[in-house]
Amino acid sequence: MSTRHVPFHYSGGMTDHRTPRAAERTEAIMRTTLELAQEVGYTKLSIEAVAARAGVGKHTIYRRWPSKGALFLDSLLSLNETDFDYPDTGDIAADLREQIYAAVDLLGQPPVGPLYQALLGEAQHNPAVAADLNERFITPQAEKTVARLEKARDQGQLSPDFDLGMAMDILSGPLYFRVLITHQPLTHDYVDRMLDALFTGMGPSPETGAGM
Amino acid sequence: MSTRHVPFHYSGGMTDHRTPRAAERTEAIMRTTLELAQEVGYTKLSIEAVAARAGVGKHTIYRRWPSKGALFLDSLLSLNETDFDYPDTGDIAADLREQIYAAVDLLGQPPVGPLYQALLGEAQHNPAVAADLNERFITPQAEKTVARLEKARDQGQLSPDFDLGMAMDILSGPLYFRVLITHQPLTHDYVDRMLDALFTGMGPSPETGAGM
DNA sequence: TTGAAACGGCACGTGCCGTGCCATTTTCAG
DNA sequence: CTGAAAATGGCACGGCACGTGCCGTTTCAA
Repeated sequence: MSTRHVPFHYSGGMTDHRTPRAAERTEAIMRTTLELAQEVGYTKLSIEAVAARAGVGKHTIYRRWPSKGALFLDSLLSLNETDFDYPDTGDIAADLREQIYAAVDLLGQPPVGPLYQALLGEAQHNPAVAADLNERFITPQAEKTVARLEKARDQGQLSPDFDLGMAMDILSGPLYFRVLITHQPLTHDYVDRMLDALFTGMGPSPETGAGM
Repeated sequence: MSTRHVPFHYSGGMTDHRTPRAAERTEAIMRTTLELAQEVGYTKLSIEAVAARAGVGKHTIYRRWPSKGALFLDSLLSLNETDFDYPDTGDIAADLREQIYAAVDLLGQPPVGPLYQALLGEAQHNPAVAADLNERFITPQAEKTVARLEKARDQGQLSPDFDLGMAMDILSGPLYFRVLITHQPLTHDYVDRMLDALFTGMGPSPETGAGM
């Protein structure tokens, strides 16, 4: 939308400022943002305080990011240089489990967990943040998931009737529900139970039910 | 926690103030809150503006609610006098579908949808709101869902292996994921696809797979 | 080397917060 | 019915963070 704040958001790449001094500033600001967010919480985080602690003028922040939410999004994503990459041992259930373990271990507990939760909260009030988060994190992750599942389906490890377009929603939904709604911890045991339930399915069991 | 703000929150019941005049005030404040939230959005909603439009002093609001979030929660829940009640036609798949249609039609689109979304965003920053929302809305709904599913399982309409403790997360998760993360509309078609996927399950289909 | 851009520091007006005070109205116990 | 107690509307206050100017300095690119 705006051309004024191109340097970071919408750019995909991190830390690509022209001059090393500018990049230094940018990184210092983001580092301070995460620091302060952990100390006082996202709600009480103020750009004024970030500027003060980072030793920069407020303009220097406002020149780079259009809002506190955008700054926070960039700061948080800058931690995630290495995306989650799917293992492929040939066993889809095991690979999914490992993959989700990794995601849950990073995003579901301190120090990143609470920050990620706050970011998702902010995304509910700020459509630009929501769109950016989707573009830079959620969608790429979804695509990797679907790709891995397609391969498994072709190998007969998944029901050919299973709607892959729903896969990301169904695999991620329960995790996000637990974090954002019921606010309970994301344990490996929970992941196991979720995957068991999803593989079992809700339909009456084949040997018992009405299936012909 | 606090005893100062008993009248509403934590009380379950709505509008039970001692005197009719106080109840009038309370309802006027909540009505105005929803009005303003629809007009300017939850973020820009201010207690100052609510007080002004409702024609009450700010004290009158602060005496009743400890925060903007708590006020908003009460205001929104006051619309939901009639809980969702599960139909029971004997067909669990059909009943679930109807139930979820109703929920989605109310909570997934204007006028309530955006307000509910904002409330969930606020809940990420305000633990008291999150707890209250769970206690007064999410948990009761989950209990109804599980009760209906237990009956269906006993009638052989659900796989006896299906983990009912996961039912709410698995049925609701994808819907919340779609609203809070990918921010796409909740259509009946989406509900249908979700239920199909959940009943199908991810495991290899019985007739094809490795099951004996 | 020189002009432009970015910068830190400071100040300003604005909006809303949460609270105190006051005069009035309403409620309720005696 | 009456008087004390509580709730209320109105107003004002200090506090904080916002977002934006301006100014003198530093950094960068041509």
